[in-house]
Amino acid sequence: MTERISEAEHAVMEVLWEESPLTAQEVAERVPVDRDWSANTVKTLLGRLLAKNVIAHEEEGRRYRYRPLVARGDYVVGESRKLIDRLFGGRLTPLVAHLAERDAITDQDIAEIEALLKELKQ
Amino acid sequence: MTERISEAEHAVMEVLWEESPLTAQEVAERVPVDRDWSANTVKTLLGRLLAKNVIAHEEEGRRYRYRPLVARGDYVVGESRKLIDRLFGGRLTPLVAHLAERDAITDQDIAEIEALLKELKQ
DNA sequence: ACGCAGCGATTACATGCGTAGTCAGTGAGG
DNA sequence: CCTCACTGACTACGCATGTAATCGCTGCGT
Repeated sequence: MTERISEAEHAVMEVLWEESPLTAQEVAERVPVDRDWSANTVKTLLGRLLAKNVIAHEEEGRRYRYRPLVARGDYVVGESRKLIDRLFGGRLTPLVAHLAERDAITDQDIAEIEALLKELKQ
Repeated sequence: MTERISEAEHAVMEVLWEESPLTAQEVAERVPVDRDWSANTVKTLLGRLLAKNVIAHEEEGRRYRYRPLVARGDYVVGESRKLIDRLFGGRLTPLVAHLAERDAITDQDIAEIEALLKELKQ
């Protein structure tokens, strides 16, 4: 149902998840500077997100205010699942194991996740 | 350095990671059936992977045998990091937390990861 | 009343991707 | 020898994406 969100579009979504509703201009102002996008680029991306039905716009005077239609949590879980399915046969453990094997996991991560899992078990 | 591997290309890589070196025809035979690709499609993908320098081919008679140049482990860790950076600020815990929150984690996952972390701590 | 700044819509264009057809060379079989 | 099947190379083509310019409308300032 929910169409694919591209990389560039995702950057716009992050802005709207952070704060909404926003006008196109406000979105453009909040996009990370290293993107270095023209205002037109942001408007195009908003238009595409509208067409994909993942944001909505409500009229406000002679402009629109944009607002996400999908929750960030749903999106990130969906993307995470897709990656885990594609690369690790749908299982979370191998992901953690691979990261650990390459020292891509900190002691802090370990402590946090242990605490989290402990909580989950109750 | 290592160029981006597309979704379709990744399916080919999985075949080669599973077994290599293989001829183009052998790769085509081993690609998941639900892909339903023509042999030509597989050859195109092999060509693109060659151009991207992620596989190599060695001559064998009048055909080639293809072989991965990047390790699967490197690839999956790279992709995982990209996702974690993009969606969770580079931290692993929020990924696990989000999945847990949506019941996308099984009791088995929990047990396995706990065991894994325990081992890591030593 | 009029021009201009700002807005969304439309159009543009290069590149990548998914999928595949066609071409040219060559070795095996008759 | 000659043909044909098979192989890699090249070409094709429509759609998505990243990035942006241009157009047409309209309300505000003078």
